[in-house]
Amino acid sequence: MLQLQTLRDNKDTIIAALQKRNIDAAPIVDSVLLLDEKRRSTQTELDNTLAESNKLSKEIGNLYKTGKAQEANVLKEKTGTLKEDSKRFGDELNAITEQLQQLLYQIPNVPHESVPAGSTEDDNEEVFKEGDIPVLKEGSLPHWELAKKYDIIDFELGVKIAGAGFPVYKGKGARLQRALITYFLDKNTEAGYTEMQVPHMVNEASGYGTGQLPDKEGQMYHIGADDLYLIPTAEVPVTNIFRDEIVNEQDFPICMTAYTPCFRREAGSYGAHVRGLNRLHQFDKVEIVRVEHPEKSFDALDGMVEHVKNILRELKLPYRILRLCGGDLGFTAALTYDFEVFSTAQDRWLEISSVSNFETYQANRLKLRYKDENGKSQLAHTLNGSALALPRVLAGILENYQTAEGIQIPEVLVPYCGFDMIK
RNA sequence: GGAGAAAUGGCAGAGUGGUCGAAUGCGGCAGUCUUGAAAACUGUUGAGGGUCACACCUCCGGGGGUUCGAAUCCCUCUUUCUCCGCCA
Repeated sequence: MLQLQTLRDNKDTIIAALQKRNIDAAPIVDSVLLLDEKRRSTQTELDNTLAESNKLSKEIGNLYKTGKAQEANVLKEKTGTLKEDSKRFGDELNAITEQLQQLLYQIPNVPHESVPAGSTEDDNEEVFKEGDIPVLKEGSLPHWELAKKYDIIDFELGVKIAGAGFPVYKGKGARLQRALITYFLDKNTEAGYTEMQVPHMVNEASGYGTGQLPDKEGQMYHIGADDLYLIPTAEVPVTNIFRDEIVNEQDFPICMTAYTPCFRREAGSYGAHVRGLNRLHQFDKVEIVRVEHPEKSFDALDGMVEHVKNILRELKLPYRILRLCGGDLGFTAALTYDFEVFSTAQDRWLEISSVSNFETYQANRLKLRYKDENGKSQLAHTLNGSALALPRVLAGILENYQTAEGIQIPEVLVPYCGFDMIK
């Protein structure tokens, strides 16, 4: 959520920047500013009314104490209209505040200056590319075929138990999953991220805190009986650790990592590109989350990008990094780098990580602040990234590491797997 | 699931109708002392709105109510603790 003060001070710049997202924010920003003014004037009226009745109440109290009940009763009568007024102003204020809040929820984050203009993923800017794309021999298979051939992932079994998009990993497939999770967590903790285990369901307040609500309401599984949401990413519970918190400036950087399953309804996204592991309702992901000083957050973002690069180098997977264009940028992000691995047998790039800086957008919703050197509360910056999302990494490994003899296990994973080949 | 108790500032903990944004202790910060540190002493120390700055307003788990006036009384929800039951 954008800060009102910033919106007041930089209205035109913000509207101009939001054009990169291909939206004309002018009308909504105008309504916000108008409502804000109304809010403040109503607040003042309410405050004045309350101040007066506070004063009267004190007088009445003093009169009673000095035994002047008669005079007190006279004053009491005057409080009637004040009460009505304050009730009226109060209700009005609540309504305006609610309205204002709803409008603010609808304005996405302001893209960083480096975000390229554009409307679709085709306009994303490739900023880095590394690793050799293996040339596969005749008869090489996409991962869903490999999964079947070596009996390591059973998609049909998942359909039977839950539905499409809930694969069952078997034997060495399951072990490889676990190996990847442990390997990622080890890499992250080595880099200074503290490992966390967090709830896989969150309440409504958490959903609002990180911005999944109300924007992506339909993308999360909702448990009606208890009003909880299955997490679409560990970002939600991990970042919400710091909801309503004021941290010390010297606590920065706050670095956390967590493995969780992720649940996404993926409503409406069916088609040729969702085969196999490409798009699932439940998948595993190891996430890194940072809370940062505003001046350091973009350095931190670069650091996170380097960190993910290192992991992909170790796995020896060909990948590229994209800077998302305005049209593809997530609602809450100011700047996002997507990592994609090349899936050789499918001959396409698969997104495996998304690293973002949210600046104060989430922090404002979360009320995540820090004390600056003058002792004043300031909003912190939040960032997160996948390090990494499992299924597509797995798809990349299966396809790129396939040989006539079987699937080779990347060297760094062998100690975690206990085998070096899936035959 | 049943019965009871409780929810106050970073923490502990007082406060049962007005002078309470809230005693006291610990912690934090600043200072005195000290070569430095510790101890001791002194001062300071919640959040938000509002204002050029003051004033002023709101917040004692959430919501509603009683009252001229509520941390304090009533209703309700949530959470925590204790006991019983069930159970990984």
